[in-house]
Amino acid sequence: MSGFDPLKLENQLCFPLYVASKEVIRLYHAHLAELDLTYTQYIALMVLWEEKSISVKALGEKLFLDTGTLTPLLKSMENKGLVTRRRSDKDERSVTVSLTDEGLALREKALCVPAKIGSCIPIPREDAAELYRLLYKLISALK
Amino acid sequence: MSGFDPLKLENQLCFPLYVASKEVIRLYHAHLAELDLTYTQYIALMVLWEEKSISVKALGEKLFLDTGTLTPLLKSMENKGLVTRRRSDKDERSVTVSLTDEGLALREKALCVPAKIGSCIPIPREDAAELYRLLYKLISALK
DNA sequence: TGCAAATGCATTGTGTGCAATGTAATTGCA
DNA sequence: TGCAATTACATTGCACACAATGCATTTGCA
Repeated sequence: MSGFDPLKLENQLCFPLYVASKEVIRLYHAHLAELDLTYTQYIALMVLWEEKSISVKALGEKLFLDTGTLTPLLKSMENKGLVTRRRSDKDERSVTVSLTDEGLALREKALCVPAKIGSCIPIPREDAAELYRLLYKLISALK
Repeated sequence: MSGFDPLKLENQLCFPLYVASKEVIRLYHAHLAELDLTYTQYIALMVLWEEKSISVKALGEKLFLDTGTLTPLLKSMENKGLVTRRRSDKDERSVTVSLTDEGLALREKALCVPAKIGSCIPIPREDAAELYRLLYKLISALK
């Protein structure tokens, strides 16, 4: 009858969340390295493949990343020729990030990545769907 | 009828996992800062509060962290007086990490942390339980 | 209209997180 | 038993991630 121990690792929701996130992202490294991309660059590109052009602020809101992370990330992507960064004419405070042709072309090479990762995560489709639903529910509850 | 786009951010399981993990851990920072702890130090302590003494290797396996992360982490915890590090007599390659009295005492101050975090994560108990179950299922599938 | 507050980004500092590599100790097998 | 392979840590290098701070621009309101 010792009761519930709030400080047991196994009783924390944060821990499996932390481990699952790290381990899943680690799966990406090998595949993304072939494209000379890091995981963070990859998710930034996923946004740009949809939007073509977006402000740093809007990108940060979509990715849940702040400028301390994004500014150096986008500069290195600019150095690799994947994006351009330009101060907005309308608002000099704002920086617009745009995809280059090279950045757009990388999309074709990246198309096979999700399937490769999926084959490394052998859980039933229903579980993945339910996990997805609950994670987004959690994220909205945090905002 | 454009079909399923595998490179949409919304179609990736990794992304909500990544965001949920980051955002939940960020909730811990403010509360842990009061105890002069980082999140990684906190989960290392959770193991030590249960085990009192453990090898670096075993700790790494429990936390899913490698020595590149653990060695500097444990050294800084040693500098703060929370743990001791000692080469094992039986196997000179192995380092044993042990909780000090000060490290043990910190447990009392940490007892209220999980409740504080819980109140910041307003999702139903059943959702949390299901999320927990699916995350561990995912983690075992990755090993 | 002028100025305080807000906004958008950049910078700095601290702390991970891990691959790759190095080193000393231990193990296992020919 | 001797030595190659393995093991357990430590170190290095690179890339985040974010709080705190700074700075220039813009906004809003008295």
